[in-house]
Amino acid sequence: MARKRPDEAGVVSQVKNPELVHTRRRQIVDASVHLFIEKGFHKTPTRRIAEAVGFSIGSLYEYVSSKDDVLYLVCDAIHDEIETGIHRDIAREKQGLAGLEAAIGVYIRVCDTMADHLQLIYQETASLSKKWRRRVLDSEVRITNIFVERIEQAVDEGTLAPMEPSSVELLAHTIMVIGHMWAFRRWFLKGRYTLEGYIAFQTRFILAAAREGGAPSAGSGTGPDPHAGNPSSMHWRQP
Amino acid sequence: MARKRPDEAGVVSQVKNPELVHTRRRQIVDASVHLFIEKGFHKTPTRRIAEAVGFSIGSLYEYVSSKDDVLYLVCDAIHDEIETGIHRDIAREKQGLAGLEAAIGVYIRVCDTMADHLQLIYQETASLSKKWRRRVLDSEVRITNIFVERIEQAVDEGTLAPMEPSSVELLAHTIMVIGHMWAFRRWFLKGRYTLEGYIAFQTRFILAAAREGGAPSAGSGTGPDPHAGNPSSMHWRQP
DNA sequence: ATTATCTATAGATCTATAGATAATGC
DNA sequence: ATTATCTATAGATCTATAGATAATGC
Repeated sequence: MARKRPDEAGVVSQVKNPELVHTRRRQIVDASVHLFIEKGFHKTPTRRIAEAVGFSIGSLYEYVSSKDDVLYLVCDAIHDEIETGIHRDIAREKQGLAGLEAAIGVYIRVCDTMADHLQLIYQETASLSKKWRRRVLDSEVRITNIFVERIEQAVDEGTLAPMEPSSVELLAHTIMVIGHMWAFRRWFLKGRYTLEGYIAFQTRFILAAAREGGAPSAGSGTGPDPHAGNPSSMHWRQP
Repeated sequence: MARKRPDEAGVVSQVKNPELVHTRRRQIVDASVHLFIEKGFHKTPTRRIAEAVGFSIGSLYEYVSSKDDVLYLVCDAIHDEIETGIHRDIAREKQGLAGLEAAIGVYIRVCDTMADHLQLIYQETASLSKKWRRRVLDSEVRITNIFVERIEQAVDEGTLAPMEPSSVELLAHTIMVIGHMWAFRRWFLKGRYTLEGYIAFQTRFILAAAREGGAPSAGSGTGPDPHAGNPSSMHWRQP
């Protein structure tokens, strides 16, 4: 089920040798990741990418057919690295609620290691073409499902009260975002909290919520939005 | 304390009449917000901004001194709108824990209304020059402090157990992010959850956590990071 | 012969400004 | 005279490709 390497399927190359294509693309990704983190995708010329890799602009376009392809390869490699990182450290952990707790800690530590990369994904996913964006978001869901499974396991085991499937999913997504938060809100958190302090706080936070999670279904709202005091008076309207 | 209008201080104009400057800048912001949401900052030419406003590129540069200024004005106006929206709807709400609960609901509804704008801020804050980015993040903290105050109020009133100041701050930031999540994770949430369902779930989530929030200080970690199973083996290192 | 790589450049941008013009008020 | 606005463009990009060259294997 878990992929062995980043998913290059669909990225077109002029070069025949698949091993070479894979090697070169990894070089392209390694160079680009740093350039994109430092300058951003749009402010990184394709020439600089080629230069950083150590070959010509012409060669770059033998391995991808557009700059957009490069961004996709980068995002996909990041997700692959995150997924691999979680699975590696999570493998022999405990079951049930303790397993969920351990998984959250492992995950947030991976987010810490990959903080720059996560921030890049938050910034540049919107720059991807529709096709690639879909794939990147699919990876995101795949990673989220690690937590869906852990939560279900804890419920099955009886260490967590039964929950609506929709609540399980929403809880899993919230865990994902709390991990990302450590990355994209570093500008505030860094210096004020340690990684371990953050993990301790948020783990308690999430588990307290999970324990209480049984009652209201997240899927059904409480009727149509009243939107009583709609605050959009100034310049903007909703589509 | 609350500002009456977006904070243009520091944005240089060649035009003398301050009222005119303010009017034109509002026009620039209104036009740019839509263009940036649709195409992104980097893919929106300054010419298109001028065109959308209805005057020439030359005139645009009488009211700002760079494209970066335009992005700052846009981000600042969005934050101002969010802050105003919260304050407007929150004013006469209840006190203490019920007040916090109500505030969360109001806030997430504002995030729903401003979803496109929040997503824009997440994407483009990194494109800002250091000076403007600092200001935008200051606005973010100012909004977060609305929740800091609400939490402190609930503690003072005794409806919430005492908490470390650092935990109060971290809880407030987490509330902020959970609101933003409704915007930047729409690609998953929309269609699966209603706004009211989301608010109900996350409010319970947050209050459950807050009630349990007393014990561990978020400020002090449990010693230096062991970083036992560091998952960064592949291509990337930490700075 | 085939595959990979490089050089040179087409073609299309884009930001920002200089200098000219129109409008306003003394 | 002063202020606001416009036209025209300098100057500097940037992506992607065509066609030439070098390297490899039959």
